[in-house]
Amino acid sequence: MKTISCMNIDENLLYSFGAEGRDYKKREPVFKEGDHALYYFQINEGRVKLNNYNEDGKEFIHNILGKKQSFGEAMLFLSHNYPINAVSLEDSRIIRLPKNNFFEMISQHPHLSLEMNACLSQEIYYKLKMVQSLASQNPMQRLIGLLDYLKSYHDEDCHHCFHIAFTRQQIANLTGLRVETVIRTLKKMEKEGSITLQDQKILY
DNA sequence: CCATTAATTTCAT
DNA sequence: ATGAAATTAATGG
Repeated sequence: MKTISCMNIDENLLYSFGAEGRDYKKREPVFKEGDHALYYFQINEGRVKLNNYNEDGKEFIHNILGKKQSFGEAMLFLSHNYPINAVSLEDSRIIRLPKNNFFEMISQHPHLSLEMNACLSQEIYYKLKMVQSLASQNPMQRLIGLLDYLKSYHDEDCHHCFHIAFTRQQIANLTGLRVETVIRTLKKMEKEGSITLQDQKILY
């Protein structure tokens, strides 16, 4: 199945509607939980994580986005504040378009509205899949759920050649597992042949 | 090199 | 089986 990458709007179009490129340093927040949604954000360069912290201070990562992907756009359509944080994982360049300009843009370019529907639907679909796998007590089931989710972003489907470009700690925080459990389970999965481990790399 | 960050192992529960 | 702490490996300057 081909995954619609959210959202990748043409940069020049964004700029023509008043968007600005902004540089974020590693670990710099783009927005925080509770902030008002004021912009449409699209990554030009770098990576951004969406996260929360539970009552023990343990991090849960909802997603990690890369080049040409947007985030937080759902909150533009609601009057809610962000329920999550967005933090730059490396030095990144992010294009941001003020909310009003964003709506002006999609009203003048209705096809963007359709694309937005498709992309938000895609997100809901995979959120449901993730919730299913996260509901499992079995660590391997959780990891498989995440790996399938990540691989779905990948166009070509190749056997054991999709590189999971996350650290084990990040994988742990995406699945609610401890890093040791991730390491142990990945090794078990390699023995069973469902993944390949090369150096530190995970190939699925 | 040294400092930082990530991966793995050890050890107790 | 799991997680905190210690150890080892890699990465970056």
